[in-house]
Formats: sequence, C-alpha cells, structure tokens
Amino acid sequence: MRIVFMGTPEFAVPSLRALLDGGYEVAAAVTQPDRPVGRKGKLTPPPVKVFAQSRGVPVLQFERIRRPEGRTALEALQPDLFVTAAFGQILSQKVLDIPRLGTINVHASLLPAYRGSAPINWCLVNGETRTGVTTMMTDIGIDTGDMLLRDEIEIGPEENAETLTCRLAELGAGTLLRTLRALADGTLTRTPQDESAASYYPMLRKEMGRLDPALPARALHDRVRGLYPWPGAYLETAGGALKVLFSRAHDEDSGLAPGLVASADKARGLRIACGAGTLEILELQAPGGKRLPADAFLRGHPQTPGAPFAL
RNA sequence: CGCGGGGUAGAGCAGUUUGGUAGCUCGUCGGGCUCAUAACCCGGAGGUCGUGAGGUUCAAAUCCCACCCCCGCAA
Repeated sequence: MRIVFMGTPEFAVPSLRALLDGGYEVAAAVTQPDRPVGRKGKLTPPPVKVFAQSRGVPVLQFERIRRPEGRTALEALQPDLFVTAAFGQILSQKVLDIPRLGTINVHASLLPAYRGSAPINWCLVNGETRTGVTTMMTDIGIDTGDMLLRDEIEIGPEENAETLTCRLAELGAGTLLRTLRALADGTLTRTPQDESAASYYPMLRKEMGRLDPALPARALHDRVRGLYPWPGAYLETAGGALKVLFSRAHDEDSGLAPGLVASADKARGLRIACGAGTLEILELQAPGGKRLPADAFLRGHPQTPGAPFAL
C-alpha cells in the first residue's frame, strides 16, 4: 500500500513517524511551502518537511495542491491512500479521487464537534474538559466525512494549547495506526457524522486573543491557555497591548471595576479585576519588551491596586 | 533598506531632552527584632553604563559616528 502523507505543523509529525516506523510505504510527504518567519523574514520549512527529510521521505510543496501542477505530481505517485493531518489546504474532489482507497484524515477533536482548523485551541477557549482525536474519511466538506475511529483524553485544568497539541499528536498517531490496521483487516466501519451535533470553529486570528475583563476570570484564563503560544492573548491597556502568556483564575471577587489592578504584591501576585473573580497574570510581555514573570515585571513597573494598569 | 522599542549591579527598571565620576525595587551576604513570617530594622558586597585604548569636550551613561545583539508590530 503506497501512502502519500499530507501535513504541516508539529501536530502532524508523530503521525508520519508512526507510518514510517510501522513499516508503511510513504511515497511522499506533501506540506505547505516554506514561509517567511520572524523579523528578518527568514524562509522556514514546516516541521513535517524537516522530519520527512531526516527520514529520507521525498517532500512535495505546493502553494495550492488543487492546481493542475499539484494533481499531476500526485497522480504520478500512484498512491493507494492519502493520509492527512493538519495539512492546511483544502483538497478538491479531483485530488480526493486520486487515491484508490480514499483519504483518511487525523482530526484533533471528537467529531462532529469542533470541525475546522483549530479544534485544540477552541476546545480550551471554551473550557472543555474532554477532547480527543478522530480519524475520518475526507470528503469535499470541511471535516464532514464519515468517522472511523477515535480516542479520548481528559484536558487538565491548567493545560494550554501547546501541551495539549503535543499530547493529541501522539494520541492521533496511535489512532491512525489502528485505523490502517482495521482497513487492512477489512474491519473498518464508517460512521456518518450527526449534523445536528456538529460545530464548526474558524481559523485563528490575532484579534481573537483580546481579553475582555468584563468576562469571568475563568473564561479569560481559558482563552489565555487556549491561544498559547499562538496567536496569544492580550489585555488592552493605555500603553498598548499587554500579552498574557500564563495566567491563573481566582473566583473571589475584588469588588473593583473589571480591568483594574486588583493586587500587585508578592503574596497575591499581579491580579486584574474581572466580571467575576480575578485573573492572576503569571507571565506577561509588555509592548516592545520581552516576556517576563509577573514579579520581575512589577519591580520595574510598580502597579497600584484599584488603578488601571500602568505600563 | 517595511515601522518602532531597547541594551545601566544577579533580575526588572530610572537617569540621557537641560554633559559634571550612577539611583530605585528585588535578590544576595552579615547582623538585629520576633512564638513566627514571602514581615520589619541596620549594615555590606556587587556596575568596563552593548562594542569601538572612535569623535567633540576641562568633563560623556548623557552629544556625534560606526558596528554587534535583543524585542514588539507588520508580513
């Protein structure tokens, strides 16, 4: 069975590794083009490319896989199966028609909930306590195909998108292998998604990181960890956007208007009054500055309880 | 040459506009107080002020020049 793997970020790497270690023939790894990154715009290869090359797997990169050039290259590989994992491009019907056995996708949610490109982040933002990985047959819709197998895990209360992505990536690799085994055994069953229970969440944008102090501290904390490390959460202050890297939610109300500094001392830490409870900021980054633990930040930028945040 | 911020004691910052041998908060070391403390009091150590035996000046952290490094935004 000749497999063509399609994936881009760190999440996809364990799945590709599992295929290779499992003895599957991976004809090629398709991934997004190298992108300019950082202040100097250095072209940076995506994680899947780096890994594939280290294992001697041919790498293909298309700006748009749907274009004739992409289709032609894929057809030439004569694949039996496509396996996708956080690839980042939508496959056209013509592309989906290429492999004899179809396309299996590894999706980081318990479908049909959290369809879309950022399921892990949105699960955390919404304060979910359980999530998982679902393998599915890709069709022309966005994460709408028939489900195959799934694995579930609990989400830790302080877990952020970075650590959860790592866990789900490993989990998904196992789910993928079980799926392929069942496929080979002929025991694989397809379960249509229940549309009435489906939910779709959009791609992440920077402005989604804005923290509204009028919301409960719990909700703000969920957003902080759900959007870490990218696109990151931030509070708007008079001096600009204050990035909040790590936080903690407290239920006790401060009695202060949301957004004001509730405390800034060693015992209670740096806390911001919220609609309900207070948000303790553990690590932050001021405009133009580097990321700092809250206590270090306070040494150079003392805050007054009851006053607006001062940068 | 995309825009901007910054490199001052172990950490975070002030001081640079109006040049005159460096200050704050914390940490650290020693001592004291206390049933006790992340509390408080007293005392000490610790800085080539990014680099250039650069320029200007009686005098440069501060003004001028060159270079290195870091960070935010935008992509």
